[in-house]
Amino acid sequence: MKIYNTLSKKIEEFIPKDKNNVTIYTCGPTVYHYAHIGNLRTYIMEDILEKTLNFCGYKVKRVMNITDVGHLSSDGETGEDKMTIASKREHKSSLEIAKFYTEAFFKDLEKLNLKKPEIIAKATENIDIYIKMIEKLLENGYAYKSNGNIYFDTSKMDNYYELSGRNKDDLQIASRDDIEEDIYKKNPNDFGLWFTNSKFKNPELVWDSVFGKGYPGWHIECSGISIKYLGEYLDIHCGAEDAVFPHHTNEIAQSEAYLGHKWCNYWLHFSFLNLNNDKMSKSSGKFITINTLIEKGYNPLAYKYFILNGYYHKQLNFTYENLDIAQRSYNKLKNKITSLKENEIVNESAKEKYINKFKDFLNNDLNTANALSLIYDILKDEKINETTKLKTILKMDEVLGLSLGEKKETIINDEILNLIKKRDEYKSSKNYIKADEIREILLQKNIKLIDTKNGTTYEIIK
RNA sequence: GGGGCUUUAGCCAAGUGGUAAGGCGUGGGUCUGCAACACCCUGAUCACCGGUUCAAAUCCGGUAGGCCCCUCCA
Repeated sequence: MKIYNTLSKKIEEFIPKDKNNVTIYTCGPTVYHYAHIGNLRTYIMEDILEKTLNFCGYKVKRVMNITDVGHLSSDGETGEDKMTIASKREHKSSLEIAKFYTEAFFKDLEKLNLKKPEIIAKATENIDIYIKMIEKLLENGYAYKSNGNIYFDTSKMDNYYELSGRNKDDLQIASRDDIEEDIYKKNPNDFGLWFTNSKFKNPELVWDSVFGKGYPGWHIECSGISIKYLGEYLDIHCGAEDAVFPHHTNEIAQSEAYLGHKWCNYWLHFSFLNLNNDKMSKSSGKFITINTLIEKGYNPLAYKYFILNGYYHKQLNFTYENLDIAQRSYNKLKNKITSLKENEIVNESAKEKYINKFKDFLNNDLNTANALSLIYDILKDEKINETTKLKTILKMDEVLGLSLGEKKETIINDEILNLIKKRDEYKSSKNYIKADEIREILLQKNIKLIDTKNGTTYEIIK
């Protein structure tokens, strides 16, 4: 399998440390609000990565963290962390907020046919490992105390800028207006590992530690959880493009300083989904959730189809017009697939040939767009029967997770069947006005009638 | 100021040296009481400029545009 590795800035052959087992760490959500569809693009692609590896015979152990504490707020005025702001907004405790949005996040995963990672680790439930790591970093001189807090000393790491391709002198300090420079740090890019004296007054969640009562910095969370659950070596670390610097850069620094050796070989980053050519973000309030899409009548899987039709390393622009197109394509595709016959003899060799081609596409840096177009090739192939097509496509859908074989519900009662019958009678007596009235009535009930040569059939809309 | 990604038809997109996959839409047609569905036909010389080569969307150099990051962010 080939993937683009941010560390080398090249597409590389992926070779896991252990031949058959792959470990993956994926940065999870901060649960102070609903995940938006941009966040979900990343999770969709991570799921594709995991399932592709499974499909190719690897055993995958994947961890995702849930950040339920400790993210700084962008709003300098309030001086509170995001969880606290959400608590006030919704009159709930931080833990209640976290629980609610964590559940909502899992529901989103389900709606998109995404597998929950094998291990889900909450930031607040792994404080022990952060403390253990910080203690060691203090011991070996990579961390220092200042103004009541503990910072990581980035000047101690020779390869600190390796992942991001930056260099020390070119970085702007406090490049955004709303950020204040922290004068207690030795180097501008040093980052907090543990805060006992934060700029936030009275943080709601604090823990006892040898460094004093406080809470962990953001970056230590991912390193700690990864090392705790996946060990000293990690094969692939995933995240969105904005995490390259500083988050992942800092993770490498603290993890390798703690372990004393190289930690992770492959860094995979997913590009943003923009909203009308602008960034989607929770803090700015400009974002769309899966529930928004459902309320507007879209199928979450049509959104997933839209994502898979693109390349993960290229930014995508979300507009409702684009989603309309995706939904139309998706529905058409599904209709074709669900009408295939299921009882013929499967041509196993033809099936295998297509499956291998499918694997080749995905193994080529997760080329889901080509994988999707292969489905159209299969549907058009005149040399194989319908059942072979169906079984081949359904096999591929194990990775794609688009529910391509799922038939629409056909729950329908006698009253409706009688109406359809009545309309047929009107039609044969050429009373088209009455016939169209019935069609309209049924349409109101989300039942669409389709006249074919063999009589009238129907379809449930949505 | 610095680092990174990116630029192919109306839209999404494949393509990694040999003369541009696929999907949706558009237009035309078949079918149809009408409509929908389905099916058939229909489109680009690849941001721009220069170079390497027998041959470049694909390699090199430059210019321009879009986006992300430089301690909230997927």
